[in-house]
Amino acid sequence: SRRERTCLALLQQRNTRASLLQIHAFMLRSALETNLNLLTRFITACASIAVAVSDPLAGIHHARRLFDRCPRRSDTFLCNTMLKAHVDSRQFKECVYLYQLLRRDADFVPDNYTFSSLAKACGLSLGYWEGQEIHNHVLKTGFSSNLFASTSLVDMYAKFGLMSCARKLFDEMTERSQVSWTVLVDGYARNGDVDHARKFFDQSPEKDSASYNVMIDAYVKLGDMGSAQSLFDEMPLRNAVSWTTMIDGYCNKGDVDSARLLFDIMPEKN
RNA sequence: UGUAAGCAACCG
Repeated sequence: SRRERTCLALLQQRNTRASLLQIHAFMLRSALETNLNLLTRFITACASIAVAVSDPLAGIHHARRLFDRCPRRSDTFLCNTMLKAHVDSRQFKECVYLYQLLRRDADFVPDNYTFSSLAKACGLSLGYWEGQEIHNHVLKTGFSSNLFASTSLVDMYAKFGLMSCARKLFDEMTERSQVSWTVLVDGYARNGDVDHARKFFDQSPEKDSASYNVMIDAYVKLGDMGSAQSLFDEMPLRNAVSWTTMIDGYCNKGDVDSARLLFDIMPEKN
């Protein structure tokens, strides 16, 4: 409908808490509050607004109220959106708890999207037991061969510091992306094993800036600016993270001149 | 084209 298209256009914009309240009012007036297309986008918008100091959770609370009120709230896309909204708002426990509620709902069917957000929530909150449960559900539901589901499980175990579990899953993957390799490299680096980090970095079939940034940061954290600089020089495309990682490394070594030189010549500053 | 996984510092 025309009003639906208007809402879609409004939700594409960068919104504020105030503009979202207006859009919500417009949706109510137009009887569009249970339109699944609009509702998923609305919830995503709620989770991505700038947080206000007075009420940082206003957006996510608004999103969850709408979700709970929706008659078709067992819709898989809608549920996945709500789970991710909790993760984006750093409400990891709420994410896992919502999943546990949804499992009691016979109409809810989780998919590979569901499990990647859940694994992320467990990884970021170091929720080991919840993570085990999610891993079991991935196995039971047959999504362990999915690229996103398995990569997020590798990342989850890496964040737990369980590199042998991460590595086992990585080895069992039938398909790997740049993200899968980077997650493993970063895991080894953060757990103090630069040698394995470098080994898998070198074996990565393709490397993007995140692959390099992770390996550079591993050297930076060790104070090995020589190795960091070599990789920085050889990488084809440097982004703001690459430059900031190097600058931070030189600053921590007390080499402010090198840091300042990089700062001055970096093409885009954030 | 209604939904998903990786990297720095800053700020809290």
